[in-house]
Amino acid sequence: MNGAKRGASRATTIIDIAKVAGVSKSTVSLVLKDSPLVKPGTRQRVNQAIEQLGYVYNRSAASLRTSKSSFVGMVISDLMNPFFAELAVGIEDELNDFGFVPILANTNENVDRQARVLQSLLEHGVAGVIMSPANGTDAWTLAATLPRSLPVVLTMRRVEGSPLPYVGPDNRTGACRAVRHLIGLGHRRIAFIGGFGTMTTQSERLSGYFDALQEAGLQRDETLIFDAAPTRNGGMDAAARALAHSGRPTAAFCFNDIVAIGVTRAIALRGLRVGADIAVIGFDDVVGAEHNLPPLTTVSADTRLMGARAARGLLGLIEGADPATASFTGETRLVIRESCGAQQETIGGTT
Amino acid sequence: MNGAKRGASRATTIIDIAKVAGVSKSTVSLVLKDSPLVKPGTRQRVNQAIEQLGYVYNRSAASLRTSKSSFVGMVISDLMNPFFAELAVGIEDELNDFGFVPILANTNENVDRQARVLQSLLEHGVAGVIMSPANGTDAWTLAATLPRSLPVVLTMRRVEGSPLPYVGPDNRTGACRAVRHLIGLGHRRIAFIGGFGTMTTQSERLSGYFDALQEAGLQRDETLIFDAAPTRNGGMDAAARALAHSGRPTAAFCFNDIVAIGVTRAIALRGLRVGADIAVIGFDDVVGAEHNLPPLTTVSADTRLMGARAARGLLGLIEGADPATASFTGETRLVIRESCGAQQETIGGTT
DNA sequence: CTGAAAGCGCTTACAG
DNA sequence: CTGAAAGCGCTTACAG
Repeated sequence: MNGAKRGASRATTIIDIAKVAGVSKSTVSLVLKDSPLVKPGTRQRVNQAIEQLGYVYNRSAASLRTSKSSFVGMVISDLMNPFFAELAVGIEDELNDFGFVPILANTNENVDRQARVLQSLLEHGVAGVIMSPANGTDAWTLAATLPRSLPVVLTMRRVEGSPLPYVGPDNRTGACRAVRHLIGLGHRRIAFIGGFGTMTTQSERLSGYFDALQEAGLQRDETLIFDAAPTRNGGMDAAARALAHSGRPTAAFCFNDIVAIGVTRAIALRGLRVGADIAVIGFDDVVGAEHNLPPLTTVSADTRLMGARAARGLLGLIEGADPATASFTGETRLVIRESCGAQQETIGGTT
Repeated sequence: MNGAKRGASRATTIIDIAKVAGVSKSTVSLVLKDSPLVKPGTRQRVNQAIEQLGYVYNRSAASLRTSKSSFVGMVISDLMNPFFAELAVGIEDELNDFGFVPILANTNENVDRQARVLQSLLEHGVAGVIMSPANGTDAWTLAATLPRSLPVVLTMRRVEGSPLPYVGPDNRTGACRAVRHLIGLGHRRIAFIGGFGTMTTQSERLSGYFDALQEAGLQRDETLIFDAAPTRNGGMDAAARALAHSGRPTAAFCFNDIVAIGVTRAIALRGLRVGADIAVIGFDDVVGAEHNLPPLTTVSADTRLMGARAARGLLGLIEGADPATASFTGETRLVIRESCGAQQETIGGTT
């Protein structure tokens, strides 16, 4: 058995403070919730007693009585990824503002672990769940795990076939914007690098890529699509394949900024120049935004804002709002980080 | 009032399942905790009922009754920093293994916010708290906020004057190792760059820096110590000052790897070569380890492991262990990341 | 092996 | 404005 006692001995309760203040515990409860029903003098005596005894409110007991919880499950697929860390910060911050606290679960992209933590979250009585689903999450399994009545919002990744509300970047429009930018630079053979077909995020970004090609009257060429792990090494590997392609692309649109960094490196290792020889653009701008490391052009949405919106959406659901109102797609902008220095330029763009 | 109902209508309880299984609720409770006191046949009927009704255990109610909590407060000073994100992952993972769940609070280096979240954590009945204290945390205030009886472990940063158990890297020995490495390379004028005197982490690393100088019979020169924010820009600024120094240093020991990246960049911007003209070494290896971005030499401990140790230490305290047993200092190793490629070499070293 | 009973710390009508 | 009473969902001796 795990678990620990609250405090060393018996906790001080509203009964204790009722005794000291010379009132009933109902009255104490009323002052705790700032009820206008209690006389100022009484209120003051009660507050004094609270101060004096160092009383701390037992929210769990209240929660049991009212069946209202202030816990929210925050299920993150990979907290080591700065992208999701930023998301988590956005969620936590917003939740805090509304008096809720997040229980963190990092699934590390493991669907079994995800199933376990969801169960645990239920037992802990969360009022709702915000989750970036682990890769490979199955809509049916998810539906079977979560009570129909539990408010849930998916974030950053959809689950194919699930009707759950979704908060995330506008992948399709963003990808289209990125590829349109490359086309505007004169590129005609543009590779799509990174991600796997099983990821809804990839298919959305791929759709945007195709949109831009079509809009420019360019032929789509499936051989220019290179699946790869959404990591730096994935980017390096895929770039090697792309560069060996008989009709070598002159530009690469990368699944995300981390892939783009790998691609950039692979290009440099072959003695080619990024930009001059091969243009590279990524999606998301987390690594760059935080450390401002590589000069890189990306298209990205405000991750933290999306975290906040996910939280707000969930809180709405908890209050009984229509699930449709919880969804939100983040607008993307083109960010051109020209050099190694701090200077950077943002080219806005409403979706 | 915030909070939401558990489920849509009344939750199913052990009473419901007792009825269906034809036993008393005590018996249900016993099977829930796998008591050997219950007959296999009965156990099976109960489990069937549980399955059938989709019962979910209400851990909060149990917690109220037993005054044992499975919540742990995880107070992180800056979750956007990948260093702390990795720490959080280590903590969460270990906690999970022992059936505890972390309530996450990101203080964002704000001591007021920290005080608020600690209070909130108490009200939510956490069994203990693991925290990386926000910069500027005062021992006295902290002691006043936290009940004497609450198990707490500090991690990654000490709070000056606080006797709370501490889990973190061996800053002094690590810094000494780093500077010794530079001295071994022939350097005699070695700058210390980054951090502020108010950070216990800086003073510990500074001590190690002095240790190495002294051990080599080198004079300490306070003008070679450059305080700066522990950020990339802080590193750039401080490096500019260091490079303008009349007796320009030939090497820099940086407060952390992020500062080191800034220093590296500042050196490059001036047309000097890192390594050949000025050697750079950092502490911690988070940015590099994750993205493998810049070639950089660092001295670092295993952050995730330290998270796990912090968690284990806290769980020990919760079980009543001696506070002294909760402390742990992580051994550091020298990591030489030679080039842009994936190759890297680790030169071990027991502390 | 199983059941009846008390109680964890709170809230909430309901009387006064 | 304030008090007595019931109850949220569980656990835990205590009898049988």
